[in-house]
Amino acid sequence: MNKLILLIMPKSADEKRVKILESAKRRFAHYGMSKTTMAEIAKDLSFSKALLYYYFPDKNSLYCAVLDYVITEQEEDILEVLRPITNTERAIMVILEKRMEYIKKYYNLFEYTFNTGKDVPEDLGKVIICSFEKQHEQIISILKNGAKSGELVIDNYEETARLFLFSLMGMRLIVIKDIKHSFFPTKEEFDAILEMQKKMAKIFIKGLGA
Amino acid sequence: MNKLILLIMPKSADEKRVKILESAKRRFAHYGMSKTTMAEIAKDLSFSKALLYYYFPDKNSLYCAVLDYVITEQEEDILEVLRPITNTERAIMVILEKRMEYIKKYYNLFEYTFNTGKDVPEDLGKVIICSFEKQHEQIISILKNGAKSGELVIDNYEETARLFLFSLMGMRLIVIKDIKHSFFPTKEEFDAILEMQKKMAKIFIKGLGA
DNA sequence: ATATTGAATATTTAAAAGAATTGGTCAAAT
DNA sequence: ATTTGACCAATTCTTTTAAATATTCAATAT
Repeated sequence: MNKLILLIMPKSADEKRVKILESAKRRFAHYGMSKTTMAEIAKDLSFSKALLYYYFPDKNSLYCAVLDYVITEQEEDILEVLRPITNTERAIMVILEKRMEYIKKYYNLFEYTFNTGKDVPEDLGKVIICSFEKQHEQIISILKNGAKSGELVIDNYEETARLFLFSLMGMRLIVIKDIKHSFFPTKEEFDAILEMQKKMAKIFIKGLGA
Repeated sequence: MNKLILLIMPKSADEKRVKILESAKRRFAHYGMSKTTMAEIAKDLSFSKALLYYYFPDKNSLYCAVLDYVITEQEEDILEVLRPITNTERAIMVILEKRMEYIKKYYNLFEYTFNTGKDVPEDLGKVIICSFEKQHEQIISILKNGAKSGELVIDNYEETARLFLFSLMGMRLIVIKDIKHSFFPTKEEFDAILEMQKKMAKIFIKGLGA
């Protein structure tokens, strides 16, 4: 009997952990990091505040966990959509679309990551960098495929992918910066960014062409 | 005698205006907009504060005038260096170098322009947009030359130039954002940005190639 | 031992009040 | 028309206080 409990408890515990994660995700995505309190998250689940601290050492860790959770979801989603695609340009387009989809969906969640004026907490920085690395690897992989199939000619994959990512990210930054007046960019504004990114990507890819 | 004075005075007045402009430029370039006071500028010249307001309606106008002054200087400088250059890529490289040179030199002057979280005052916005337009026109002109000489193939000059500018500016933003901890980016950091911009520009140009 | 809580404490943020600095005006003088 | 010193108004900077929120912990239940 005791053994049975021992085997089951961890799973139940994990379930609670996930519940917290999901609940926090909803609140963070809707209200952002700073406008979400631990008390609210606890209340949503009828847990005590203290229980949150049993599963996560502090608010920032919880936020990081949520961020990581969403990023992973996104990565898997992209991987899935990417599977049947062979053409390089098409692959890039699909990635851009998916990413924009997630940014739209979780804007307030990511927003804290973007704006953080002060120096980012150690572990948040790690999550961000890790995410960037994954994107980087993905672009590298696509570039290599493109080279293998003879579509592209590239001397330095690592650097080229980084340049590509930077100019796309920068483009997003610069447009977002322009529309800072409203809290939340409109659909049209998101679409405008996406369109620019796509066009820019096309020229870039052609520039790498054989 | 009176007539003589009447003819000379305006020039002297203008000279004072320029003196104020130069003095303000030095202060703004060194300490930035917010850390420069009208009193200081006046003191530098042994003028009274009120005199500044005789020549410029308010501080913001003075700042705009200085900004415009420097931007014009830069434009002329670039035009000068550009004259003997015919090759498209070379032209772009020279522009990038010159611009970075000015950003380095007048970093604190421009900084206010970049960071302005709140909505920019009407006339400052005008100066910024005007500057962007000029850069835009310049890139368009270079692209057209490139097309004429057969180096490039472009369907939409206006849009292509805008994409190009955005991705360069964004690249600068994104790197500057990363090094926000220190007040002033180091020479190495400036150089890093410039290098990225150059490489990015090269790929972009090749992507427009015939 | 693990999971959970209510209540207590420690930090952060927000608001208010007051002082100091700085931007901007004006009547008078040159 | 140009220039100034003295004055006022607006803004920023400090200090204080109060409120909100994060975080801890001893005690309890499982």
